[in-house]
Amino acid sequence: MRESDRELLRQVPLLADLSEAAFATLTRRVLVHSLPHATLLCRQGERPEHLHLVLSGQVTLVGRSDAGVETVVDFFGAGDVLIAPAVMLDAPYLASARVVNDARIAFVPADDVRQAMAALPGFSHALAVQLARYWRTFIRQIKELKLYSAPERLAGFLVGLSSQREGSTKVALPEDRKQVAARLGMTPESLSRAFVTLRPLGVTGKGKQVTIADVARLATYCQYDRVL
Amino acid sequence: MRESDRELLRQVPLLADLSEAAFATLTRRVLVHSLPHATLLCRQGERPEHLHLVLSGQVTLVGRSDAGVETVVDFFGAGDVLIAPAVMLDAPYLASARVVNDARIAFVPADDVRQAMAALPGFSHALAVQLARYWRTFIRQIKELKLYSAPERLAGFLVGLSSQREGSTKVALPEDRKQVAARLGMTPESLSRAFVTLRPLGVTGKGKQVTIADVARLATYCQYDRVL
DNA sequence: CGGCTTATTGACATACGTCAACTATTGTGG
DNA sequence: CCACAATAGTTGACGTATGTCAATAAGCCG
Repeated sequence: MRESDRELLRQVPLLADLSEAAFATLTRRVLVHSLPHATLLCRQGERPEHLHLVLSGQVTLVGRSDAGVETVVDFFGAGDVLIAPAVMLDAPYLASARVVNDARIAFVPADDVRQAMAALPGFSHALAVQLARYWRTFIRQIKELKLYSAPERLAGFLVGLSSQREGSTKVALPEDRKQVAARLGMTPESLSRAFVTLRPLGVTGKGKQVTIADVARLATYCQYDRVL
Repeated sequence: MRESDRELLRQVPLLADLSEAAFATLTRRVLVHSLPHATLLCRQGERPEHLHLVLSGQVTLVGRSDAGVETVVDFFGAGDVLIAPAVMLDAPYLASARVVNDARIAFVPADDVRQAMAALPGFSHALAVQLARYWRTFIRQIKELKLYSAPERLAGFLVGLSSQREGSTKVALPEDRKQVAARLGMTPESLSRAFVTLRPLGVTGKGKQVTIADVARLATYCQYDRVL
């Protein structure tokens, strides 16, 4: 493993608070790969062999129905743990993970993860905290899908993308519009129309770059307070 | 605390594997209450003061939009940990919890939970495992909402309610049809129509009792394999 | 047996999906 | 660097699943 990768690994929230010894134990057999666009990291239905940690780049979590229709469950980026539960429980993946922007991914053998859970208290703790965070993002998404219209979901997504809560910003969509549409539970066409709906609210966009004239206004429109 | 409650507590998966000492530390200040129908255990937006463990009865997790529209995120029953992430992260609840069938609920002070996370390795471990399970149920629900029609979601829900995978069964809805409709992301009217749609597939119901003539057929209809 | 809530049914509205045409954008080989 | 194909995004016309509103029917309880 490269020294630069070791540093990146150390910054992954899941591992950041581990003792040097615990870190060493857990990462003993880690492999780090640079993977190109569209690489499949894991496949829905299969059993996990590694825990994947995203060091850089973007990964999409894709769920598919048996009819073959696909949707994006969520996007993951640097510092994210990919599908910990499947590894922890040694259960089949409920979704596939696909690299979108060339990414560096650390592969931790599943056995090492499960052993670390039993043996390294700090690791279980960190894992629990991470999962708690993901829990909350999923609750938000479930509420969004059930309670908000397509344009409102888009607005909420855009506000979430921005670090600011007022003024004007530019944000970059994490993926092409087809994927974003899937993440928001709609078709690309509906996403286009949702953008048109938000234009009067000061949302303009070209490709992945979106400009928000007034974040606060957008947040009001979609009742963004609900988050956090 | 009653002796019977101690036994129930011991069977909650979150606590089942703890050492006697760890269990004693964590439950030192536990209070157990019997709570009637409609009691609010926690309110969306508020900060958690207790971790709630369901010893018996049923609890509904209710999310609301700022417009005041409510939806059911999920149902919880005996053995479930209510909203651990909010307590763990000391973050505001993203949903409210409401008792539906008179329930016995254990209240663990939030401070004790956070202390136990830091001090009791076994507890963090158990917490991580529990959260991993919930993670999966939410992934399933997100996929269902995005990929399946209303009748398909109902079918999947019914199959999940049954412990069998073939033959005929009777299942009991966890709550009245309005709540079930919300859980499935639809209106009560649509739920009624979804039941009508499933009638040719051998689903008949009266109130909370639903009879499934052929679970396997229903599972095929909604591609139930996806689960676990 | 009324009066209450809860579930169903019907008529209608609408948000969103689908399909197809058209327009940008991106990438590639000459 | 341009031409061109290939891909991605937008727009329009239309269909449909689901929501909405109102009326009816079915449980439930005093």
